[in-house]
Amino acid sequence: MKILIVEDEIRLAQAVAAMLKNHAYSVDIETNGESGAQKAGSGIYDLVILDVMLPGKDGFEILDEIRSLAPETKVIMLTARGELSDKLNGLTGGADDYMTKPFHMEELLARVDIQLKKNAGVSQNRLELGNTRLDLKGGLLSNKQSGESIPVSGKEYTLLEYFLSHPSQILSREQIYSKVWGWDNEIESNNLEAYLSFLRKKLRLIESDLEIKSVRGLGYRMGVKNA
Amino acid sequence: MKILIVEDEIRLAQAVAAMLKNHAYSVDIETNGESGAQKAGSGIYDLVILDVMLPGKDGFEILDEIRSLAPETKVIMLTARGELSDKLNGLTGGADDYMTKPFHMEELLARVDIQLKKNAGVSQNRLELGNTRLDLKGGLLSNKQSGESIPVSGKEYTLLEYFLSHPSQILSREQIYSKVWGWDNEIESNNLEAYLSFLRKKLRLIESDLEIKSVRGLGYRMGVKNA
DNA sequence: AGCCTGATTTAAGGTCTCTTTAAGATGGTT
DNA sequence: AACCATCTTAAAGAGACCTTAAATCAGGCT
Repeated sequence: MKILIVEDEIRLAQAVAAMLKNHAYSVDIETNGESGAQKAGSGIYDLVILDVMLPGKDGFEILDEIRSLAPETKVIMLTARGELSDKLNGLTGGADDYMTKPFHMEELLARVDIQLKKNAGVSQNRLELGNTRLDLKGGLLSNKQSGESIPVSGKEYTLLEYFLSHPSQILSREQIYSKVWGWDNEIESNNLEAYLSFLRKKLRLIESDLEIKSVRGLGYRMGVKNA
Repeated sequence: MKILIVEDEIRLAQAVAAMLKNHAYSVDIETNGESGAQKAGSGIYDLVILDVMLPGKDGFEILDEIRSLAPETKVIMLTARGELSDKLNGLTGGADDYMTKPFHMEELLARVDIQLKKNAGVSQNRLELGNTRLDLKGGLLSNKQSGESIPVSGKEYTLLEYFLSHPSQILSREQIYSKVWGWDNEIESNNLEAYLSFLRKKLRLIESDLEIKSVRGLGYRMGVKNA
């Protein structure tokens, strides 16, 4: 995961960079608005930590550029304490988060992790929904209440992972084929259906409260029963 | 937009609620973990503001339940200052944001706006009218107050989508046929009427306050009852 | 290599849901 | 009352989808 820090206080920037590098992020630093804007808008960063007060261009201008050029890039803004109330409106218009200086490193790390979904619902090594858990390491599907579990094969696993990370959403056959099998399915084959059948059987076996519903003509949706 | 506050300090909860109501949010309060968990997991709230220290169930347990049962719901956690460093791991494991107490109201508001605006921006994926919502990604029709929902089929969905994007307007049979069935209906058939009947039944089932009224000779109009 | 085991794909028939049709009920209008 | 538009419900038809078993494939082991 690549992070860009745009901050003119060099020592602060370096301290932050060091801390993030310790947590396996790849970090670049820019110390002025012009060059910062250019890099920030390039789209190669997953997240930009952006100071508001900068020589050259201020943080809000850069934020606008990021939003128009690379809308997927997450942005955390940094403001000095006094600026807070004035800037709230601006901040809510586009930034994903912000912090007031001074701050604790741990808190910044936590917020970075949140934005990059490092530990989010897709928490370390497992996906959960309803009473059901998929262990990413062991390839085990289990009922976290009763403890029952059952192994899943490679394809089953990939399929489950895709469903569990898009809960309650309809996923089309095309999406599923391209994600799980890696090809656009023009060939006729019912092997998606066969796998869904295997999965449903396994979910039944561990008494999961999840179900995979077909939505005729559109695709499939996984969700908690009766919900 | 509906927000739930789960917080045992009643005065704080009420102050936050008042502030949010001033900004056009609809707000409920729960003061203990048990009842809070139940409401939070129902899926009818867009966002839950969740204290960590609670009588009954603690905030982390509730967070887990929300992530299992209603993964779309955003969560902002509240922690007392001292708890912070110990709990960061847990906090980042699923929450969308967090704040340490005490905090400024403006800052909480800003964070709420960020969560919900992002939600609205990223997803044009629902249509709402009255107390009723059509979830475009999930293909579900639901009552956003009670949380009841019911799946709709392809044609029903297309029809609903057309009505909901033209609220309170009279739509002629010809318009509807050409939009939903894709042909100019010269053939006689009552299948539009049949579908309207299906839809009315489903609206009744979820206790929607919408109705589809026929305007003799002209077409149909969907709107909120008694309005 | 050849065998074995489990994973994946193919194949076939059965099941279920959506959609349409049809017929009778309801209700407004002249 | 008679007519016409609209509503509801039931049931048939078509096609999508499900399940199961058997065939094929791939990797590990002797």
